[in-house]
Amino acid sequence: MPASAPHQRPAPLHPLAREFFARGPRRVARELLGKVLVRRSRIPNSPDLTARIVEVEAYLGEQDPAAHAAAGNTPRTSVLFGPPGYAYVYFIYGNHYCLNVSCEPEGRAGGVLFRALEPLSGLEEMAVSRGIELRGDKDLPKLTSGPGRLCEAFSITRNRDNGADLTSPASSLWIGDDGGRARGVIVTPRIGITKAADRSLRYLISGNRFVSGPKQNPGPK
DNA sequence: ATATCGATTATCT
DNA sequence: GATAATCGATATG
Repeated sequence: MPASAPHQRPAPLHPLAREFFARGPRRVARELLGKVLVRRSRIPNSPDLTARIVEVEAYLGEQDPAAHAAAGNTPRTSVLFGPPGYAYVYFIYGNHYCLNVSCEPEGRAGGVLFRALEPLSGLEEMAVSRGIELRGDKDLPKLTSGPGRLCEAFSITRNRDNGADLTSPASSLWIGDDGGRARGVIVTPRIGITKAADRSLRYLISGNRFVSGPKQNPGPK
């Protein structure tokens, strides 16, 4: 992926239609790659936090044993069963939040988990939220590579963001399209699950340095 | 009221 | 590569 050219203004972002999300999670996951997650800064007059989506996973709904929706429509999972395009945020391992967007028409569960982003703007605020210091390019993936990390960088919590409308720029959290097309998309098994671990439902941009997990081509030994 | 289980990360060796 | 940390949601009694 080419780095953004200096002195070039970013293309304008326009929101995604709710219909975009009213489809199967696999289709939504694949097409979400290259889109931009936007967070309005909590600091007045500060620029938005933005980052390009480079890795996601599809969770299929009640018939998918690895999906939270497999437990049925409970208070925790109700957003997944509601209308498409809304944030499902949950807390995991006592430490971390994870962000999903609801898919499928209302009544059917299904979602896409955000696993990694390539930061575009507001990097300093992200670093503060993550509690790290940026000393060079090598530190950038620590910002948003991983589902828990990206939530911390964007200050995403269940209280603040569960149920937020991700199709509306009026939300403090939403998804924009700048016309960028994701190239080199590959599919692998999902990460960190024990059930249905063989299904290939993880979508990522091949070779992107912000993708989470071990590098795919570490080079010859 | 209590026990179990993670859609993870940081920090070791 | 292995593992400790950590706690909310859920199931069960």
